[in-house]
Amino acid sequence: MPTGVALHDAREQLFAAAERLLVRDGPSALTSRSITAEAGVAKGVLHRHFDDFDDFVVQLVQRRILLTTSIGVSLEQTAGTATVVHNLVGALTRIFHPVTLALVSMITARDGLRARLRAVTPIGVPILAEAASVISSYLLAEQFAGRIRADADPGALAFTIIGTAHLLFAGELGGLPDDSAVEEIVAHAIVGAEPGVAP
Amino acid sequence: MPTGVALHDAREQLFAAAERLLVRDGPSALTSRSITAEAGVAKGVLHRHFDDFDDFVVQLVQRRILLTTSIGVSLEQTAGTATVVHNLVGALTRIFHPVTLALVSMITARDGLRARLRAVTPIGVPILAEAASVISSYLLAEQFAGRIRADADPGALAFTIIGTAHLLFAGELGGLPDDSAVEEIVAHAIVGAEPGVAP
Amino acid sequence: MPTGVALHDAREQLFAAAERLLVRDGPSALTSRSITAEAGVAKGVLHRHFDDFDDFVVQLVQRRILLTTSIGVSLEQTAGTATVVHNLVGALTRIFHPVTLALVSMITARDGLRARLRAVTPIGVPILAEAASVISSYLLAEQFAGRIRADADPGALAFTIIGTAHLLFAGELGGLPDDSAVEEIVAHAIVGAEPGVAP
Amino acid sequence: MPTGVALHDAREQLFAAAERLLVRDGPSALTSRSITAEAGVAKGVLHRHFDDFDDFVVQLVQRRILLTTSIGVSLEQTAGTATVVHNLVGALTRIFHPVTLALVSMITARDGLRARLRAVTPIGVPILAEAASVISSYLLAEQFAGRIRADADPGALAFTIIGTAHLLFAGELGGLPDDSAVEEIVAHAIVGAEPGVAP
DNA sequence: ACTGGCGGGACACCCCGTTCCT
DNA sequence: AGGAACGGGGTGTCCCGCCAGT
Repeated sequence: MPTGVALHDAREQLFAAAERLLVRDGPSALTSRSITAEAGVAKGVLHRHFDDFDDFVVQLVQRRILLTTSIGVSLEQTAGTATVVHNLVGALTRIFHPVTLALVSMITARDGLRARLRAVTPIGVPILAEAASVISSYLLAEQFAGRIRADADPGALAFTIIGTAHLLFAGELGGLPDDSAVEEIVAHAIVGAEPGVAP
Repeated sequence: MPTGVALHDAREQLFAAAERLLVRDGPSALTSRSITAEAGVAKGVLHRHFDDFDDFVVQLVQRRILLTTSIGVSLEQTAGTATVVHNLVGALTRIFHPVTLALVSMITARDGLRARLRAVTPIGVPILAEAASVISSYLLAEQFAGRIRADADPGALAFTIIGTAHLLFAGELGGLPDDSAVEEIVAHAIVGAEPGVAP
Repeated sequence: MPTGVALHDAREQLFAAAERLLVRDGPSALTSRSITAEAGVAKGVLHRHFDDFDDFVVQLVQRRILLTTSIGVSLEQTAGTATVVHNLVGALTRIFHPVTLALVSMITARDGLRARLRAVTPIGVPILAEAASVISSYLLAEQFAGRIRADADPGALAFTIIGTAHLLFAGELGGLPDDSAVEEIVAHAIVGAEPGVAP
Repeated sequence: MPTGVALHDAREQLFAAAERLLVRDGPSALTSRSITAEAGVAKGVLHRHFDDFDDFVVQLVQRRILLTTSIGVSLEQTAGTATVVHNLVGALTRIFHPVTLALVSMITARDGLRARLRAVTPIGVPILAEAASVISSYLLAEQFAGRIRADADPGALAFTIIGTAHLLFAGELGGLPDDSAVEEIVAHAIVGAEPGVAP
């Protein structure tokens, strides 16, 4: 029964399987066994490619952080186009993917994970901290473009947006909130930072 | 946790023990065994007083919700006194007790808990939803008092404040953020809702 | 399904189950799981009563050593009765029970076991060394009784008997050798030590 | 093991590696992986040259049996020279090489091996049975030479010697017993079979 | 009513013999 | 030939729910 064939991308297969599990069955269903079973590979594959189960999860989180920053790159390229709210809603919807929510939940629930992630995210909640950074950069770009007031604080604004959006997305059990709901909280958050509004 | 009421009851002893564990060892350390051990009672006691371990946690959460609303009552009584920011900072610091953070983390990580809590908190994240409601009521009171602009949206504002504050408090691994940091995010959130700021 | 009833002799049940397994399925079938399954108890019972799986086996061996010495006591009481050969054959048949053979095999095959047993049997093969000691004591008693020549060496004689008998018993795959075969090797071993045979 | 023949062959390399492992790390360290690693070849090599891992071990045992019989040939050539005890001590020391002890231990511990070896050694413990046969032949030769009494039973004597020697050698954990100890047990075993000793 | 052992399941980690693609 | 993967098994550990004794 052994195939003998080397999985040319064992790591990717395991990551993809883990994300499917997180979306389908939630964070508590993520075990080394369920992952390898979902990936259709042998149990030992995970331990051959990762030091530890926690190591796997840490790298899954890091992958998510990379994806988050890549969303940030796309977002930044939209600076000056469409509307700020529209751009933010799009980015937030991609950032707060169910996988992100599940991972954030795991991180805050399991002590060991948090400790290991201190190395990559020293302060703040992993993924969310990077998401805030990404939003902040975008808002700075919009500030240069004149679509955000010069006296606004992009960092504080981003922090507010991420915190509020996380609360919104985490409030939905299974699915995603309506775009209109996201739009509403984003609009509310930046209302004071828009140029039209004089102090 | 500081209820002031004498722990004459086994239930109270278990609740107190659970909260001590959450603060000391984090959410992953909360098991039926660790609780009864911490309380110094036999394992069976928990199951005599609660249907289930999840039932125990649900009631622990409900207790926290009650405490949150009682903080809301105190907060509402401060409407019109001191400053809005000061009052909010005090309330948030009490609301986002480490126990709250740990419980929220458990709720979002464990599917079963979330499902059972739908009965008491149909929408939003349990505890946080109630906290937002509490803040909203307070802001409404301040609106009546004229310290929040009439055209502000207390509900949206409260949602933003809770989301942002949660992100801030959850970002601290062990301890609590500085009061100044809390003040900063609160001040930033309500800056557009203060009467002095003309549109 | 839990009975709740405390196994009043959990250790004995586990020992008995292990010996049944050794006899029925051989040394390689002795795992912590198979033992608890055979005993009809929960997996945790073994680890509640023994530090380790190896600890369990060590104690199983020690039990066998105790049984061996108790056979020695019975044997010694037969000194002067029946015939020396008959008495020895009876004792050897009881000493070289399939369980003994399986345990000796395990001890010599698994390094860890041997190391732990150094504490109880510093020199020689555990169980077999004690068996030789037992036989030696008996022969000494017979020497006093005049049924073994005064110039015979009981220790060397016992060592020869145990070594030869072990080879005989271990040579039988499943069952036991005929009594006549045992008698033959015993008779041959002590032929030079009998009083009738002048040097 | 010291065959003197060049290890030009993969089979020989594997056999040599296995014997090194048996001597260095004991029977429990003999796995297909450790062997190929020790030999510095790929894991597949073993299965290319042997049906099965057990097949490999069986052939290793057969090799040992061959070596034992070749020791017998040398021994038989010493009949009539030096002393019987001296000749036997030399042969036994070569026969009970650590590799032999480890293999005998494996055979008695692993059911499958024993079954397969029934084909080559129908009765008795493999290797030891052949060793007894070898000693028996030698004693028969000495009987012809008049150095063993005519009424002695070479087969029974050989059986006793092998059993006793095995017990002696197996009792040493790592190393070998002193030559004097071997001499002692051999001398004791044949004392009654020497011509000088009249019945 | 409390106590503490038990049942049963799951989990991470590890090792083994084996197969077979590169 | 080399080495990754496979399927199975084993150990130690944990957890929850239960319940016979005390």
